[in-house]
Amino acid sequence: MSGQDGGCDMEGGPDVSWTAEVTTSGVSAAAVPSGSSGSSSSLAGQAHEVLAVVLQIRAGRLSVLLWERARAPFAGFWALPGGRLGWQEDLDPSIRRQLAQKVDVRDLTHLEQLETRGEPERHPGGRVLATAYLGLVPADLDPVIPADTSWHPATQLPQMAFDHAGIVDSGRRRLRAKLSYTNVGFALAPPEFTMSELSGYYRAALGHDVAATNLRRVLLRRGQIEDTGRCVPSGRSGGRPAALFRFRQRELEVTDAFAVLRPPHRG
Amino acid sequence: MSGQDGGCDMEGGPDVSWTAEVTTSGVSAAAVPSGSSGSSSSLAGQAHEVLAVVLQIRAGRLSVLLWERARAPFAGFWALPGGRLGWQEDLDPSIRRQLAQKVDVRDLTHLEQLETRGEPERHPGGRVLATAYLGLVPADLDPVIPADTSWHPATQLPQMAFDHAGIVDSGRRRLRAKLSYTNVGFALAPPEFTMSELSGYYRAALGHDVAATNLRRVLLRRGQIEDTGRCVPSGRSGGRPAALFRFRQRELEVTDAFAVLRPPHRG
DNA sequence: GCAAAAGTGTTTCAACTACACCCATGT
DNA sequence: ACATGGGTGTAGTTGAAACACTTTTGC
Repeated sequence: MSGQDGGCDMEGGPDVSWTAEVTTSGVSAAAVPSGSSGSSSSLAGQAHEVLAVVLQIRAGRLSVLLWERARAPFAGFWALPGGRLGWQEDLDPSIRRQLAQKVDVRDLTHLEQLETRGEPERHPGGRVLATAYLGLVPADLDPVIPADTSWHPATQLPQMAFDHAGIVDSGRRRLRAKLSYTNVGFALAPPEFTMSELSGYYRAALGHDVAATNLRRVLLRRGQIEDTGRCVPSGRSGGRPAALFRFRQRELEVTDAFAVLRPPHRG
Repeated sequence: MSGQDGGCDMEGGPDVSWTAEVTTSGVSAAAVPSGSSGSSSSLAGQAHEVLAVVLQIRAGRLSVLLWERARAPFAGFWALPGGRLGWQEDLDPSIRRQLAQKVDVRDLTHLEQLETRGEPERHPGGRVLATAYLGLVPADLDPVIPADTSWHPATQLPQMAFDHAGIVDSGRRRLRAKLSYTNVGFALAPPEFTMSELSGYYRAALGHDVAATNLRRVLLRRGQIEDTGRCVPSGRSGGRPAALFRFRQRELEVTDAFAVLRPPHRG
């Protein structure tokens, strides 16, 4: 979205007006949970889970971490890592805790909230709200993951449980948008990298070619990356040794509110 | 966001690893609510409310709809409209229903999800999760609102209840970003408008000057607006009559994934 | 005619893409 | 030497901001 950015959850919406019926059930008390218990339905809360779309560039492809469900519903289908929100737990800590089961949390270089889904029918077993997060793992790591868990190319997902396919898509779009106007690249790349490596990560995440030459200049101009002064020895087939770069910041920054990185004209 | 876009919920995050302790409580069953009830805490769900940041340009200022709380907690403070999520209710319909108490839902030209907050302490009365929405009302309407409710300039909020001030800020930032790379303008403007009126709405929402001359060309080039062919009679002080424009689409579209509308260099 | 407001033409500028060319290394 | 891959210089393109100038109205 963003640019970019961000998601685009537009809703056409019904034309019906509930104005008449609703005003009966205590207007001002609506936002007070422990106060007047006006409506009968608000006694019990709703089950709430947190999920994560964990993305990493693996072998030049944007990949998602999924686990295979052993039991019904959706036995044999693949699902996003996550689980129930604890009773007095905040959302961010919760998804970090849940992810600890699948991947070492220290491997996550970035984590941000994506969206919350509340369709009553999204979970066959009963009403469960889900807040989804986007998590990123740098390309040089290979986290230890459980046996029921594996990485899948984000562009060709296996049979997905619940509404998780749509959530993965939200994550991909969010990442793509933010690569254009923020420095999220730092979360995909290792601490140091050559420009051709970096352009590979961008290509995988954006889905189109990214010229290393221009990427270098764009990111340098924006102050996102800097030259370490060191080089990487050239390969067995020769070639000039590549300079090593690093991101200047390892936290999310908006570097170009009105952004760039458009697909090439020809090619 | 492109654009802007979008929100930027970055988290630095703790270095602690919970890996050891968590694996005890049944790994694969985490996302199955009605299946094996492994953990003791997941029996009761959490209270969940929906809130809306309803924005409108009123008298040249970006304004937000708030209601004044009558009772504790935060008696006399101002809060966002909203209320408890119904037992079998989806999030979007719920916020529409809740808003029906404050403003006719038919007046809303745009509604999108903003973010979900889950800090355990965000509500003094007990644990309440909140999913916030951004709603827009076109500048020509003056919806009928209840006595305890009124519009406030979004830049100078009154004493706000709970974490609602932060949520209003998220809404403002989201709107600003999306004005740059989508056609959300349609949701702020009346069905037909002159370019100087429209630039006034953009100025109010963006917080900086927007030249009607250039806005016209940008939005025409992008195909967002079109000339109706009709004019508005000039005022008593004369002047050339202004042409009437309309947005071509009245649903959200991304018109420029890598967007524009930067603040003026000088001025 | 003159002031006021809207609209047009033109210049300038920033930021990027494309591409030709130069540089450093291995064999 | 020369193939290979990285880096630099530079031209071309796009989209928008700035601003002078023209058009159309009321008085």
